[in-house]
Amino acid sequence: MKVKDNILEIESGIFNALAHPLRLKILEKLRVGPCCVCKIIPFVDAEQSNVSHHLAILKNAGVVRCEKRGLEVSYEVVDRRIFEIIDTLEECVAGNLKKKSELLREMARR
Amino acid sequence: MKVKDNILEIESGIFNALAHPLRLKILEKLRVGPCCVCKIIPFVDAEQSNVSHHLAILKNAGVVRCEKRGLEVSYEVVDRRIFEIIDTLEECVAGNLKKKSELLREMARR
DNA sequence: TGACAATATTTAAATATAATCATATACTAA
DNA sequence: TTAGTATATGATTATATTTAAATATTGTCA
Repeated sequence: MKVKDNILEIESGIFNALAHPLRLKILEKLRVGPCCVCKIIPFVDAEQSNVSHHLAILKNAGVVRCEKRGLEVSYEVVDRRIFEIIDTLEECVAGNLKKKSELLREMARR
Repeated sequence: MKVKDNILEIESGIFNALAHPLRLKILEKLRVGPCCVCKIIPFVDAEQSNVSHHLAILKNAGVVRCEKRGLEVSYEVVDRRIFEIIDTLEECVAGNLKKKSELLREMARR
């Protein structure tokens, strides 16, 4: 079971990298394609050093990679399936919220 | 942007619930169907109180729900799409590891 | 009722994470 | 070479998470 456990470690590490609103927002920006840090910062509206820290977390988890171009650094997603993951979760959330709100409406009607 | 930000909060919360090897292992056990805590504990091989804690985290995130049946409590996954998410991530990890190992072999050959 | 079994909760200690500020690096252009 | 710009890193503080041990809760059965 050792190998399987190692995989669980790696997987949970990646989920951990996704487990922050700011990092999800960064990925949202990277969805359309590679993007320079200088454009990510205003998009997510956070401190430069904070954004840099979160980018490092995504990079260490292997979710994004970066490339220097002169002064600027461009980040991009390593594997676009990460967006499938995010989108599926979003569907789940939307579905469950919908179910819950219907339930609440149902209860309110009585 | 407020609504979108709220969704990011909820989503990152769920990713956070998935961001622990023990919790992924618990979900692995729940993949085949509802399962009693007393069977989860030996499967994941951890302290009872620890397992209980992690089950509570999964429950608070809305990933699992539980039902009491006498002394025992049975847990099950709320939305099976959670397994799509885990499986897609597993493919990514496997793919990237494969790519990396090929790269290493390539480098070693020279 | 009382003893036991399954699970949850509380607590404390160790560790990890997040945000911010200050500083460092790496590159560019004058 | 110096000044300036984009980004990264390090240190610090506040907060959250993990684990384990002890205890509480809830249901069962003799």
